[in-house]
Formats: sequence, C-alpha cells, structure tokens
Amino acid sequence: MSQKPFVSAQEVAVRAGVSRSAVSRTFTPGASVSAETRRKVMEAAEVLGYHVNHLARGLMRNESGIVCLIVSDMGTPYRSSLVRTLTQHLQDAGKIAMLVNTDRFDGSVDLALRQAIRYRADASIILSGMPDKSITELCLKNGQRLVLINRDDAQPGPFRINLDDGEAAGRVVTAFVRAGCRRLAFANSEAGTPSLMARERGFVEAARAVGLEVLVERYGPTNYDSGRVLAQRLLTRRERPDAVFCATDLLACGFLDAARHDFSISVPDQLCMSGFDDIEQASWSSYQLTTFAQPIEAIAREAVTWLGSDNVADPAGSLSVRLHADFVWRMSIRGG
Amino acid sequence: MSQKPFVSAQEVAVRAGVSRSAVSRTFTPGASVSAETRRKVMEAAEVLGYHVNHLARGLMRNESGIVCLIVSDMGTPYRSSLVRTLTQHLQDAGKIAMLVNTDRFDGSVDLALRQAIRYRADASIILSGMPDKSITELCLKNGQRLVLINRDDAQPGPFRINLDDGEAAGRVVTAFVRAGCRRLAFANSEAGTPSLMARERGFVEAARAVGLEVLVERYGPTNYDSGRVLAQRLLTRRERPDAVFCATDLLACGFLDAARHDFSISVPDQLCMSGFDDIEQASWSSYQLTTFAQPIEAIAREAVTWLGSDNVADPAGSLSVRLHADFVWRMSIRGG
DNA sequence: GGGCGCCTTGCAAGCGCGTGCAAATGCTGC
DNA sequence: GCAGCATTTGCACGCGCTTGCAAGGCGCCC
Repeated sequence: MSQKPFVSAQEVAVRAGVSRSAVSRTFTPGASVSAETRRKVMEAAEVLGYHVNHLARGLMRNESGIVCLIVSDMGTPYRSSLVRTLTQHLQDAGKIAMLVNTDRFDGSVDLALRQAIRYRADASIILSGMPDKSITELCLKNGQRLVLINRDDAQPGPFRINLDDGEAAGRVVTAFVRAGCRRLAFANSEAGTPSLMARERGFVEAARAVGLEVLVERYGPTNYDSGRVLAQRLLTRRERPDAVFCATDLLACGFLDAARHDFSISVPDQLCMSGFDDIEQASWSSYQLTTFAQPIEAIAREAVTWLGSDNVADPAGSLSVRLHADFVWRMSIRGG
Repeated sequence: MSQKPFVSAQEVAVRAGVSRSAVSRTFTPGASVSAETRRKVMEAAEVLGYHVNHLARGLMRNESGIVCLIVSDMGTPYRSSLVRTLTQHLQDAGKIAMLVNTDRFDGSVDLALRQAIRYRADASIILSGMPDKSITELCLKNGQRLVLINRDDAQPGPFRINLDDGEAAGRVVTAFVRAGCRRLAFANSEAGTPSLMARERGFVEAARAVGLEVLVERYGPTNYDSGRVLAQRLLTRRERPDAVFCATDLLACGFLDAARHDFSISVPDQLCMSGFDDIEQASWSSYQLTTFAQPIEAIAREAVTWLGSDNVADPAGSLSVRLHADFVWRMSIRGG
C-alpha cells in the first residue's frame, strides 16, 4: 500500500525521455534548461502527477522553506488574527507555516523550538512565551532565524518586533484627563508578559506626570472572565474609579459587561474605558470600545521581510523594530 | 555561515565511539541497542546538541509526521478554536501541524493540497472549502489520508466528520414553538456551505412539519456585519418575525446587536433567538445566546484517532462519522 | 569444550533530490 | 569547413537518515 506511492523525478525523466537532472533543473528557478526539454518535462510531470519532494529538496539545499509559528491561546481573537496574517504573508513569500501549540505548559516553548530544529525550519516566530536562553542560542547556532513578537527581550540574536506600548499608555492618560476623569485605574492580568507590563508602567508613569495616582489591579489569565473579576474588584472600592485602562480588549469586554450589567454603570457617561489590541469584538455595537490597534499587517510584513533579507548578523541594532499602535476612537471615552 | 550548521548523526557517532547506525537506532523506538551504547550516544547527542533530522527521516520512512491543516477565515472564533484543538491533539499523537491559509481565493484549496503533497504530509485535514475531485484522488493515490470536517461530501475516500445539523435545527423549532413563537425566520449567509444549508433545510422542514412557514433571508459572508444586515432586512418586514435561527453565532451576535440597539427589541421577550457553534462570545453577558455547541474536542479526537488507525481502505462505511451538537440553553429563548 | 541461539553491531544500499564538472550540442563568423 | 564560444545535457556524488543482512560477541546446556 504505502510502498511506492509518490512519483519521483526519475519516473518523470524516463517518460519525458530526458535525464533526471533535466527534471530537477526544470523545477529549479534559474537553472539551465532548453525550452523544448522543459516542455517535455512539464508534460510528463502533469500526466504523472509529479510534485517535487520538498523534504528531499530541503535536505540538499539546507533550506526547508518551513517557518515555525510558536503560539499559545490561539483561540483568542488577537492571536488568531496574527496567525492568520502571518501565514498569509509567509505563503506569499513562498514559505510554509508549521504551527506549534504551547498551551500545555510553560516549558513547551523550548520543546517547540526543538521541534522546529528537527524539521529544520528556516526560522521560528515566537508569539507567546519566552524560550530559555540556551535554546535560542542552539537555534541561532544551527542557522535558524528567530523572531520575537511583542516579547520585548534584550538578548541579541533574535529579531524583535515591539510596539510603543508605553507611549500608547500615555495617550490614554491624556484622553482620560481631557474627559475630566480624575480617579484612574489599570486592570491587568497576572500573565506579566513584557507588553502588558509596559502598558501598566507607561500608564502609571504618565498619570503620575500629571499628578494622578493609579489604582492597579491584577488578576488571573488574560481573558474575558478575568475582566469581569477585575470589574468586581475595582468597582466595589470606596473611591470608585471613573476611568479604567484595561491591558487588553478581552479584559475590557469582560470589564465593560460587568460594569453595565452587574453595576448598572453607564459607559462612557459614568466611566471611561480603553482597551488594547482592537480585536474584532471591540467594534461590535455592544462594546464600541476605544482602543489601540495592533498593527498586525505591519508586524507580519516586518517579520517575513526580515526572514527574506540576508542581513543575518547585523551588528546589533536593526535587529529590533518598534511599531506604532494607532488609537482607535469609538464610544467608550467621552469627547472623542 | 549556512555551511554545516546542524550536527549530524555521524558526528555524534564518532564522539560516542560507535557506528552511525547505533545513533540511528538509539533514536528509533523499538530498535535493538544495548543500554550501554544508548547511554553513550545520548550523552554525545546532548553535548553536541544533536536533533534527528525529520526531513531525512521522513524521506526514508515514507512518513513525514506532518499533517496539513487547510483553513480559511481562521481569525474567526470557531475556526481558531478548532485549529487550536486539532494542533494540540496532533502534537499529543506525535504529529506536527502545517497550516495553509486559503483566504485568498477559491482555487487555493487545490493549491494547498498540492503543497501538502510537496511536503509529503501524512494527511490533510480540510476545514474550509471543497477540493476538486481530481485533486483528492491525487492525494489518495499518493497515500495521503484526507479528513473533511463539516464538509458533508458524498465522495468516498476521505474520512468525513459531520454534525447532526438537520436534527439540531429541528430542536430549535421545538424550542421556539414551546416559547409561543409563530413567525419563524432563518438568517443565513450566502456562503452556501453544506452545514449551513443543512441547518436551513432542517429548520424549514421541521417548521413545516408543525404547520409553520419560515422566512428565509440570506446575505453576504458568514460574519458579524452580515448578521446586522440580516436583522435590518428581517426586522423591517410588515410581519416581523418573533423567532430567528441564525446559521452561526457570529451572525447571531450581529443580529442581536442590531435588534437591541437599532430596533430596541428586547430579547427574548419580544424576539427569541438561537445561533450555532457556541463561540466564546455567545456566553458573554451582552449576548447570553442559546446555541449549539460544536463538539470541538470530539471532532479533533475522531480526526487524529482515524489518522492513527490502520484501516485505510475500509469498505465504504465507517469512513464517515456523525457527531452530536449539544443544545446550550442561555437567555435568548424564553422558558429555558 | 563445543554447538547452538540470541542479542548487538557495523556495513552498505538507497530514499529523492540538487549541482559541479566535463562532454556534447548548436551557433556564429571567418 | 572549421575554430571558437555559449548553451544544454548527463554523470556521479552526496545531503542525513533507516534498515536488511551478516558477522561478531556472549551465555547456555548437553
């Protein structure tokens, strides 16, 4: 059954009456083949249903065409959009995405990178978690390129794509103040990822700069239910906040639902809110959330462009890029 | 730079003072190696950072360990959850997922399958679109297994996983009637996929069986905005429906938002609603949508179990499985 | 002690492909 | 017609791995 299922270049060669090299060259862009030979080969390949074996090709070329996407929580709106856009761009660049799910446990990022090495992936793009330093070195030593998205890591080697989280947080403060808010709060999860913490820090500092203290609350994983819990905690305070910046849209949705349905608080009249990510749900009419748009297209473009370029060992500098998150005005802050 | 980046079994062999075969056997479960040799090999592999080259292994074994996931709209909640769960189960079974995005255009399902062949994927799982018959035959002839999820196709060969969409639709009718609704409507997209149409047909037929006609409206792609448009169309009718079954939760969310915010209709008091999929948002307190749960875990389990089994050519029969979608009662139908 | 059988090990072939090298081919200009 | 050149073609090797086969090592029992 599984004896000799796939047709090989050899078989195409005999049917086309040429040598096997000719077949190989026909499918190698830029190789030297006459038009006539190419035609014969293509014809034979068509009728036989021949497809180049990329496993073997990868073996020879030392370039598999595989790019490994390492991600957790991919059921989440922001993550799934990013994965979607990345795969699209990779395909446009002639690459193919291999997907590794790291939901199970923490160490699985390292395991994922090992898997990437086994399949000789040309590169790995890490959307979640943080690999151990020894593993990243192993990858780099093996000629595998690494991209970290929103991981904000200092170690050299990987290409790092980050947002201006801190600056964005500052803009929220301005917007809140302009809306007349004085009692600011920040709702965060306990995930503690660099970008989440950067938003928190940026918010607190910008508020302090205009003379305001921020109530910071952290709870659970970064999802809808945590947003509800955070609302429960923040909205039952004696001094109830009149403006809340949620580290994530998902948190904001949960927060907003709890505020409206459990506390009958009107947004934005009694409470101003902002989120981050601009997930699709933020634009739904039940939320109309003012938020920051993740520059997903730009992130994907930066990532695959860098993968395509040849500047492997740039002397520490252009190995990092900082993208801008646009403020999307909707209805959750007064006075847009 | 990219000269000899990866360490090979040969290098491990010389360092361990054994033959290259011994290294190979050490990493082949069930092969004959003495404990002493294995120890030496493992030690050498560890310090050298050796990882079996799965490209080469796949070449020899005629089994790459790759399973291709073919999917469009993966930014969507249901799709991304399914992808998430599938990759998880595949990894647990020792396989790895390759992701092909078919958002671009229709023919890309065929292109995706060709890509799967090139990488000698052991199997392809199709979540979106429908491949051309000639391509599926090419895959099967090449020994590649095929799984169709919710594609409801009759052609033999692929393993088909479907839901009891029609029966589910019948249960909605019962619930609507029990709630006292008489003017039923079905809100569908124009995608026309088998499962969507099965729900529509099942709903119309079950309604007819109890003597009710159904207002059917179809519009656009299967997303939130279409739901809003459908509401616009159905809720402005002279005889306004008092119960709407939306083919999808995403449609239902859009419909519900439009009903409440644009028409000030109270759900479920003035209008009963049901969706399908049980996406995460259906449980959010702004929606509290009564719907059917996609048995995502069961789907993934069935798929990878079949991939692991050896019954390739089962005489047409168990090549198809029909799963049950549980009714999830929330607040969008009266009298739960 | 020698014959027998089992476990382990090395050898070598081959999976499908790309590519350097040399031979062959075709073409131009005299 | 032939030297000279550019282009095309075939041969053969090797990428890193698995695995059948036979040789080697070892213990057992008569």
